[in-house]
Amino acid sequence: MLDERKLKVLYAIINSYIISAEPIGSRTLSKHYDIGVSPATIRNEMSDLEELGLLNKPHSSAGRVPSDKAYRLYVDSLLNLNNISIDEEKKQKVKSILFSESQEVDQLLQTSARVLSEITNYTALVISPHLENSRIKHIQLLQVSSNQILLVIVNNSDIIKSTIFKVDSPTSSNQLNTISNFLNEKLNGLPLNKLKDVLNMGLLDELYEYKDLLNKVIPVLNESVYEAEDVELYYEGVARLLNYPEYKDINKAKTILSFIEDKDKVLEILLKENLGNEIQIVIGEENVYDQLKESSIVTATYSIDGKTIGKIGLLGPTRMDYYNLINTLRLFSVNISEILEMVFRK
Amino acid sequence: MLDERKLKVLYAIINSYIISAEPIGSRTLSKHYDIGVSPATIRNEMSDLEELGLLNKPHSSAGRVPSDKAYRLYVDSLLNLNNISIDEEKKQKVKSILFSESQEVDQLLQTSARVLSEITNYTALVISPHLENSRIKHIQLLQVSSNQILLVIVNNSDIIKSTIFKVDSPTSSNQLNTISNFLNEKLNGLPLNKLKDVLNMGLLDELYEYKDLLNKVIPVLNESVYEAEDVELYYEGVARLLNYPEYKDINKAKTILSFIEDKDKVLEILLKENLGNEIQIVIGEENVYDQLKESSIVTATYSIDGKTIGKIGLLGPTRMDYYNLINTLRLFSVNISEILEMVFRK
DNA sequence: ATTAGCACTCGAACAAGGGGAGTGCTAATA
DNA sequence: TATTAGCACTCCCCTTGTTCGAGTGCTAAT
Repeated sequence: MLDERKLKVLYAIINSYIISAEPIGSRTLSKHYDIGVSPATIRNEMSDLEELGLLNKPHSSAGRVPSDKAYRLYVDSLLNLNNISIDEEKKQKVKSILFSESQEVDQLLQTSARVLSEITNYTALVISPHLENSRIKHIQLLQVSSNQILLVIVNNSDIIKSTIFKVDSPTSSNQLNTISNFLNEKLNGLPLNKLKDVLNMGLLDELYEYKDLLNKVIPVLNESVYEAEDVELYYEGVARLLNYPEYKDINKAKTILSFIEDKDKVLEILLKENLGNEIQIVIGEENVYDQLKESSIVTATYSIDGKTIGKIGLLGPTRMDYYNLINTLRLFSVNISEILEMVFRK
Repeated sequence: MLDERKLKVLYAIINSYIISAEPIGSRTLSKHYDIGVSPATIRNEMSDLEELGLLNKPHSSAGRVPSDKAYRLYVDSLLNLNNISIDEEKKQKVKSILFSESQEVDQLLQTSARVLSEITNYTALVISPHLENSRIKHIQLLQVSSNQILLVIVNNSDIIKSTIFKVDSPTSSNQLNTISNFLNEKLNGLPLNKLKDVLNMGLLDELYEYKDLLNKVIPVLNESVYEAEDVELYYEGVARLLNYPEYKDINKAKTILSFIEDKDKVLEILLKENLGNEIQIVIGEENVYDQLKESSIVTATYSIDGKTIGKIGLLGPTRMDYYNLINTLRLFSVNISEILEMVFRK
């Protein structure tokens, strides 16, 4: 269907357009790209490519512009190239930057977003780990003052949730320990998403002498489930989009920026399954949301123990620099995963 | 210096310009505002006001536009009006919204920013409490697993900091309690900002049998100081700025949006002392940073026990709707303070 | 199959001109 | 003496017309 020369022409147009954002004509093409045939021949090829839906004309006497379908063809071939050879030197460079600014998980992700955006010049999107299968590892109640108790819950990723709550009557530390032990016995190893069921099924009845206190603890436990499921979104470099002529129209800029500010929608996109692909690319019209029909999103996963727990991504115009992007995202994906495993699983 | 009629003309121009963003001429002014004199007279007054530096002309045959100095005059008179009569009904309405979505402090602030921006149509900026004078209230070490220990620090605002760290040799819970008690004894009531000094002054020596463990604990304590001082910045409604003609030029939009993304600079502005004023307004050229010379920032404080601990603010073009803004910010200031006191000081 | 040649198309960029909202000045008015 | 009507003038904005050039598609020659 597409012979080598057609591909050559198509890729030349794509590469040119990614750089310049200008429609490109047959003459310019033959001058700057080594196609080996005359402009007239290129024109014929272009005409064929247009018929195939791979090129568009802004108007009848303008040059050609790649269609979303063309980008799809292009990125699929890039992804199939399987050039997973990560530049060790670059990798260490990025790693040391991320490492040096990351005392905590959220800082690591924030920094990643910032650096990713700086390097690529696109808007970076990062979500925090969602630990669907995290399990309760330790529960402890502590006396803080005469009528205040601290509840600490640790899960198997060592993410800690703690809350203080008031009690009406003072409780001895022995009592607290008894309850703590009881809770640990009952709940240790329990997946967080099962916690609600267990709580609903009359865990209370067994330790009815501490009923009042347990009644205080249970809402807090419930809440902690909720928060563990709560995924954070970090984004950086939103203003960078305004560098691209695609968003020079203020209404287009407003559309895309408003969309990015809608965290729920962005999260929805980033939480969608990657279907086993390390890198996922959604181009222009392929996007579900209308506001993104003229933009692309490239995402990569990061993981702990080989299990995907979060994503990083870049948002920009459909003519994104996919080639470099894919490599950069791979770099960050690997680095984030490694740092997470190394540092935060103590 | 400024007789009543001049003020009338000036305020009419300001009000008109705040709504329309268009220069206003003498004829339109006399038609739509009840000045009571002819356009010719208004022209004379305008000419005087221009000489006083209160009005500007975009070009010789255009209407007049208020200067920064005029806005300053205007907002100062607004602030002196002292119409601190807060609409109880509105207040409760906002309060119930904020309340319903705020399980945690950071959520409260995030929601506040969002709602504030929605109501006003400007970009909202909010910083988290900076608890300079927060004191250590409780410290506890806990066994999590055979070689992992959890350190919990509670301050007098009940903000909890907890970290897990590894130890080489298992430690008994008795030992941990001994150290916990020791640390509590030494550090209880200590202001966080004094902690570093105390740590540097050989706290170690007294309990040398646990030296190894203490050496692990101290960096964590140190870090906790750092984090307690770490102020978070939340912003919402950045894209809303693009609605204003002031930012319809893509370069101006880029300038202001890039600035907002620079959290350090924004924090610096928000952390500046309010000098006893509940509401602080910085107009156009009054701003330190060049990127803000065509914008204004209005901030209000929020507090616990009458002590200012954070700020909320709004950013927009110099012709902001100061009158409504001041009242809305007061509303949020009071509500945030009340919710903080009510809910989070358990 | 490829290419040179050519007529044609369309947008971008620039210039010219009319319309309109505004100004400042002067002289008349209360 | 303060106010106002009248008027000439200014300058931006918008529309219209024109040119210029990069690009196309078609046809005929190689």
